[in-house]
Parts: sequence; C-alpha cells; structure tokens
Amino acid sequence: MSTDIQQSDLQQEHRQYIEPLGSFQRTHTCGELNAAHLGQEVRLTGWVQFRRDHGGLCFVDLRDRSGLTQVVFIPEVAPEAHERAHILRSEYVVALEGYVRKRPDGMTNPAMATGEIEIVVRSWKLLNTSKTPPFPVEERGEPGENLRLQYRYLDLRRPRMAKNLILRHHVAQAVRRYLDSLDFIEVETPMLTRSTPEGARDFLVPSRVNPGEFYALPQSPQLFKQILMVGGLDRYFQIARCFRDEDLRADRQPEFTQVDIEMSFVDEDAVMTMAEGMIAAVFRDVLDETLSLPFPRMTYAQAMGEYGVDKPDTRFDLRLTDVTDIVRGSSFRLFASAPLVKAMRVPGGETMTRKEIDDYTDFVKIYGAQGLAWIKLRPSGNGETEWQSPIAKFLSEEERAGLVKALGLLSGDIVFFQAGEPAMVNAALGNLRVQLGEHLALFDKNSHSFLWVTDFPLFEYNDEEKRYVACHHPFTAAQNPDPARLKADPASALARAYDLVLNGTEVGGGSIRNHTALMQNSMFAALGFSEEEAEQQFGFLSQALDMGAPPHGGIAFGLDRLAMLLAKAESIRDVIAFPKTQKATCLLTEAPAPVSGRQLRELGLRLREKEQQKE
RNA sequence: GGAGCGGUAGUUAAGACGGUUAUAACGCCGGCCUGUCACGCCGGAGGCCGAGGGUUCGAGUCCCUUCCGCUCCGCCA
Repeated sequence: MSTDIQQSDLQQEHRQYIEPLGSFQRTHTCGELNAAHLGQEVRLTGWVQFRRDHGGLCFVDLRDRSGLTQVVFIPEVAPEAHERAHILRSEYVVALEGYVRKRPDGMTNPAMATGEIEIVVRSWKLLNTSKTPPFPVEERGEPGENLRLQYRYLDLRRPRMAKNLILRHHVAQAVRRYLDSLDFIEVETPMLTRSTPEGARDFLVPSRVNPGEFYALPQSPQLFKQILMVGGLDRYFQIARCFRDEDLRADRQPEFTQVDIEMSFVDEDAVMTMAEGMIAAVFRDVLDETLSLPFPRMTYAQAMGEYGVDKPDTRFDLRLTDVTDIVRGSSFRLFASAPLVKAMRVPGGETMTRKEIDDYTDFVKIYGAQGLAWIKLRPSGNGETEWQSPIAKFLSEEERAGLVKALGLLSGDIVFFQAGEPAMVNAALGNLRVQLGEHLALFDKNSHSFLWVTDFPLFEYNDEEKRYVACHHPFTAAQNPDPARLKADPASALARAYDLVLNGTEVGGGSIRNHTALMQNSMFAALGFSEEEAEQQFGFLSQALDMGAPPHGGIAFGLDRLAMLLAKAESIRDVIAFPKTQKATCLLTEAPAPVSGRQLRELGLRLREKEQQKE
C-alpha cells in the first residue's frame, strides 16, 4: 500500500522531466552497434532494462526489439546528464545521444552481442515514465500465463515473444515470395459470410439490417477459393484468418491463421509438389535448413495400422502390429473376444519399473482403455528367455510363437497390448507410442520429419448424427466418383485428399475438389442431403460448378502451428500476439463483454434472464 | 459436458501434520558507492494465503460451493 503511494509519488515527480522526442530521432538500434562503430556519434532510443548506479558512474542497459546496449553516464563527461540519470527506473523510455567507445580492457561482456562497446552519454531525454512492471521484462523466471496475457504489451517486449513474432513474420514473407514467384494471386475473401451446416460450430454475427438473420465468420475460405477458380483466377492464395467456435487446446485457438491455396488444372501430385516447394522455401529462408524432397508418403490405412493415428510421428520407429488372429483362440477371454487386438514392441523396455507401467496404464485410460496388458521378455541365467507378465499364463506355446514371429520379439523387450474397439485400441496405443518416444528419448528434438498421408476415407460415420459425414470436407472429390458406388458403399470410398504431417503434428491438408455439379451433387446425396436441402445450402456452389468450373484442388497450412514448430514453442499462444485463454476470453481487453440493451434492440435480440444479470 | 494440475507479499516459490508474530529470493522505497553488466553494502515498507460458506477452542492447512489460469478427453469437415 505505502509502496504504491511512494511509487506513484515518485512517478509523478519524474513525469515533469518528460520531453518530446524532437531532434533525438535514433541513428541506430540497440542491437546493432559493435566495434565497427567506434568513435561515432549516435542517438539511441529504447527502454531502461537495468540501472546500475555506482554513485559516480552510472550504467544503464537500453533495450529495444533488436537487443541491448550498455550506456554509461559519466559525471566528468556530462555532469547534467549524469545528475539527472538517477531518476531512471525499469521500463522508462529514453532517447540519448553520445559516442561509441570500446569498453576498457577486461570489461567486455562476451554474453552480450554489443558487449565490446558502450555508449558514453552526452545528453538524454526522458520520453516516458513507467509504473513498476508487474513482472520483469528481463527473462528471469517465467511469470504466470494470466499475468503475461493481461499485460501482453510487456510480455511482447520480452526477447522470446519478440523473436517468435519476428520468426512468424519471416514465415509469412517466405510464403508470399514463393507463391508470388509461381504466379499465385493474393485475394481477400469475406469475413462476413454464410453459416453452413457441416463442420465446426460457427461464430455468428447478427445482421442489423436484416433482423433475425446472421452472418457466420468463416471456418476457412473454402467455398470462396473454389469459386475464384471458377472465376478463372487460376492460382490463388491468402493468409487468411479462420474462426471455429470449439474448445481450445495448447495448439488450437478459436481464431487462427491459415495459408490458404487453390490451383486450377491440377491433380494431387501438382498440389503436393507445389506445397513441398513452399515448405522447403520456408525452411531455407527462416531456418537456413535444406529439406530433402519429395517428402515420403503413406496411406491413411498404413498410418492407422502401424501408428494408430492419422498423423504419425516418423521421427522414431516404434510400430503397432495387429495380432488379432494370433490370439483369436486364446484362453485370455478379452483377447479372444475383442474385435481388434494390437501389440507394440518396445526394444529394451524390459527394464521398465512397475511404477512406470502403472503410469502408462493410467495414460491409456484417458483414451477409454480399461487397462494395459504387457509382457516382459527377461533373459534368465541359463540363456533362455523368461516371459514375465500378468497374462503370460493365458498364452499357449503356439500363441507365444506367433507373437515372437509377428513382432520380432527379442530378449529384453517389453510388449504392450490393447484389445477392444478399433478406435480405442488405435488411440490408446498410438498415443502411448508418442509418449514412449518422448520418455525414452527415441528421437532428436531438432529433427524435422515430414510425411504425406494420402488415401483418406471420404466419409466417416458420426454416431451422434447417425449418418456419414465428410472426413475432410464435403467438396472433396472421391477417388472413384461413380455416384452409384458412393451411395452403395460409402464406408469404403476413398478421397483425393492429403495431409502434411511434421513430427506428428498436422500442419496442412487439402484435396482435389468436385469440379462438376454432378460429382458434387452425388456427394451431397451420399451425405444424406435431400436435393432441396443441397440446393438451399449450397445452390450457389452447384450453380457455379455448372458454368464451366475447371478441375481444381488446393491445400491449407496452419500458419500458427508451423510457426510454433519452427520456434519450438510449447503453445500456439506463444506465436500469436493476442491469443485467447482456454475459456476463449482475452485477458487484455476482457472480451467477450456484455453489450447495451440498445445494441441488442437494434439487432432484434433478447437475452434470457440468466444472461441478463451479467450486465 | 468430463478428468487432472495450479492460485500464498509486486513476482517466483516454500509452508499441507490444524497450533505462537506466515518464510525466502528477486523486485520496490531510502541511504552509501567511479567499471558494473542478475553490480555491491546498510536500512525499510509490503499479505483478506483467489472468493464465499462450513467443521473446530483454533484453518494458508480439513470439507462444500464458486471464480480464474493451464494440460488432456469429448469436440475441432
């Protein structure tokens, strides 16, 4: 309390020294000065990071986005400037002029980029004062995320956040350079558009002019970019903001940025080759890393079979194996009766402790598993291998031999099993695989392993809606476009879709689209739309396709995720200037917030009483 | 909708077994200091232990409710 009063009094007193910038416009940034500038007269501007006041000499580290420079106030050189320097506090904003000189022998600081030199101040101006910041801008320790988001402007002054946003900028610029060089046209598509029934929940915007009607913010520019192809634009891209009103994750925000691309007269290979070139250009320009092209490809079926997920982390080599047939007749009833039994061999895992196995058991329960069966193959003294396992006693000699053969089991291994519904089995073992990869340090954290996943199913069954929905989106072309087959056997239809996976994260995905009205309408029919519904929701698309739409396809990349992976950030929030919290709020602006009754009336809206009380 | 972790000076954390006046470091304020660079030395201020209720002679600590942040499941074409 009294500290606050003292501080605000102090700041009040210091405010009288604030001056306009005037002629003190900077000649250099704080990060760029070095021995090459010795003797030069310079002007710098920036924030005070530290003041080290020796009574006589007074040092200040001056910071801007480019780095830090030590400036020194010397009574003998500039008595007035030195005298006034005692008011400087953390985050005060100053402009100063002086000359660059070499630091005395033995006084250089090799940890600083500018550590060989310092600026001897002749005169300076106070441009603004600052309250004592709630957390230090200097990166010592990590303040809580709620504080960082509430005072995001201070967080952005910290080198890590500045570095991440600069990296993100470089990614975006590399993308623009590459696509421009290939004659792609950047086009902006509407933010206020129409709600569509498929896909994620829409953010809705009420229309004042059309009471009772709503725009939706785009989940992606999908329909517009296809219609641009019908419009003959041929090659389009956009760094587009997209909105999805779903729950957040460490790598998911309700508004995010997509590098959105569409091309005419192409097939899958043309799009994928273009995309590989773009990713390679980004890695070359941003990380100075050369990627080897083309990226490997794997079918969806193989990914699910061997990795349990549709976005395998191919940095390490653990695989899942289907052993359903081997244990079909087992006296272990769970194995004998399960629709799918899979196993994962972990070489050298025999040394795992009971505690570790228990922790992995808890881990797989997240995905609906009842437990986690395991077998350790221990070398016993006489050169034989002992099967140590709670389930070993249920396995016949034949079954053991079958497992050894199918899994390539060796002494010293541990094998994990999962039995049950395929979705659960794959999710449990697939995610356990990733967990083991991290815990056992099976990969180099600096490596980048790309993979195309192809041949996705066209549809997946949605239990809630009791119907098939599009796996990718409803505009994706089928590999076999025969309408009769789509209708008869939707489960086995494959899509002309492809995802790009980097280190187990989906960074991009796209497809060849239905470019004839016939293809598109048979897709709507297979999704269970009546002709009237299809016409009402997507009539404008069918109509456009029916007026000479060229064959076309495209892809979209998550710019935030890409930036996150390149920056090695733990959260997507660390590469977004103003992200939302897990409850989808902005702690800086306190959005969302109630609106006035007048605003609601203008929009023809009325709140339930429950919500009204919030106002 | 569900599971888990966390919330204690400005900040980051310790305290958790219920028991005197709630610790520490950094930061902040005052003083001293002419080569520091996480400067140093001396002194000082600073707390509704997220909020509300309960159990108890007594609650930072136990119970209930609730708010906020984070991670995950569901969800995310």
